[in-house]
Amino acid sequence: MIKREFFERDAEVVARELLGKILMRNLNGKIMKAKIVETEAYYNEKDPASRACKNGDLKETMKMKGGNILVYGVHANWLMNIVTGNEGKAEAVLLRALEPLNFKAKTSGPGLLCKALGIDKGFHKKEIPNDELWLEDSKEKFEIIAGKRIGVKKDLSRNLRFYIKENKWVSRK
DNA sequence: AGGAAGATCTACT
DNA sequence: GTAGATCTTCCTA
Repeated sequence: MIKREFFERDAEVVARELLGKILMRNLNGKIMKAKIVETEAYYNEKDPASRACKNGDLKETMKMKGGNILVYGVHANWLMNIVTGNEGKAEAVLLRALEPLNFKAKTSGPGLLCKALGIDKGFHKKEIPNDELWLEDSKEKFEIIAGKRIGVKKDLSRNLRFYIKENKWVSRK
């Protein structure tokens, strides 16, 4: 089981290391397992993307200590993030795509994976790990590709999207 | 109270 | 490839 302290580091580092990890979800007594195959890093300071850099609850949540779950609602979808860095840092990592291991569902997109795992606003501001959601380590080796973030209107000139090479569940090539 | 924007998805061509 | 639906949150009056 991955401890909360795992997330108390730079968002980009956490985003890279999250790839290949196994996301565990206890949904009504059934354990769902899914491998993380795509992530994006978000920085509040100087990050023009999204309303997370504006005032409000999202900004406050991103400033919390690493390991808190942040659920962002947009376009009729819930997107799941995990806050990274120490308290006051305002960073987070978005989970963009998973590979289902012991169930069948579409998880090749940030909105889809939340729907598949039953993630909604109820997880907002919860710590990970918790009773219903946690992460397990993996020894698998693979190649990581870095690229520009998807769907963002004003992106930074940095590669903050990471995904596993040649994985069919990645949301976009 | 109302409006607009937004890190999306689906369906159709 | 593009258009349209969809809904939460934040901003303004």
